Amino acid sequence: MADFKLFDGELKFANIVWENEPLSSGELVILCRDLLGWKKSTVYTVLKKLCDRKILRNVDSVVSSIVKKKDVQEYESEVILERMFDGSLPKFIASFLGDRKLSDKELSEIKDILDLYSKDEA
Amino acid sequence: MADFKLFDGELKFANIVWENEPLSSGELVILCRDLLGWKKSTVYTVLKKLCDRKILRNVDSVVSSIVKKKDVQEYESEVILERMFDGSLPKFIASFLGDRKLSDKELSEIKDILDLYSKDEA
DNA sequence: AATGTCGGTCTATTGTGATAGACTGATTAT
DNA sequence: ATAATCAGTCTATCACAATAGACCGACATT
Repeated sequence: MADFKLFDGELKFANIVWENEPLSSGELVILCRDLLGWKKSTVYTVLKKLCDRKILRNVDSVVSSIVKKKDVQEYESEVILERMFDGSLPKFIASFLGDRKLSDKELSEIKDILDLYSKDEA
Repeated sequence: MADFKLFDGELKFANIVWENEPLSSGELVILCRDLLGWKKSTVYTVLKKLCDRKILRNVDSVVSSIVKKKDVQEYESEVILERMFDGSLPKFIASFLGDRKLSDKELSEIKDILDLYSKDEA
């Protein structure tokens, strides 16, 4: 399994790619300047690193993703659950609900997800 | 709001405290040696930092926690949701279910949590 | 009094994430 | 031909997390 670990800066950067891909490296430089305040060389440095790690790709000055946001989300959700909640989703949810309010909409969304999930399993 | 951010090493360390508090600093040195392979000075360096940040305390050589594991869990769960899921618990759950299997037990646990939560809200 | 142990501090080393300045080669416009 | 622009690299700086060695004072033991 590849290493999907993204540091804070890398993640902000990757988010810009995911939301705009495919895009030219030049456009990416502009976006990072505007949204993150990064210099061009910073963009290319980070881009190169993520390309080396096969997370993004830059072919003929066109940048796109190899690893998708969804993949990283799944990875991150797994890591945090392992790290802080013994891998238990119920523990996580209980903890999250401990200090936050859910809207009715969110609540019913979760129930729908779980219902769907139960059916798939059946 | 205090900063509950713990780095990897700090978190491993804090976990040992949480699971054994209150304990003498000497015992903590032993535990960290055995469980983490840390030297004494490392233990005291990290301990001092966490005490400075009001996360732990060391009074008359007795170490205990000010910030509880639960607090850090809530903080971490909030951070990851902000960072990766636009603060949306449903998105997180959907993502987690995407690559993992839940036991029936976990599934019903979650439903119980949500039911309880709904009632509290009413 | 000398020795050892324990609690604790101070300083140092190493690694690396975050960021960017200087530079180069290729292409385009005048 | 030359100037400007763009893609991209190389190297460097800074901050700081991770780790620990050297050291010291207080107290107990012989």
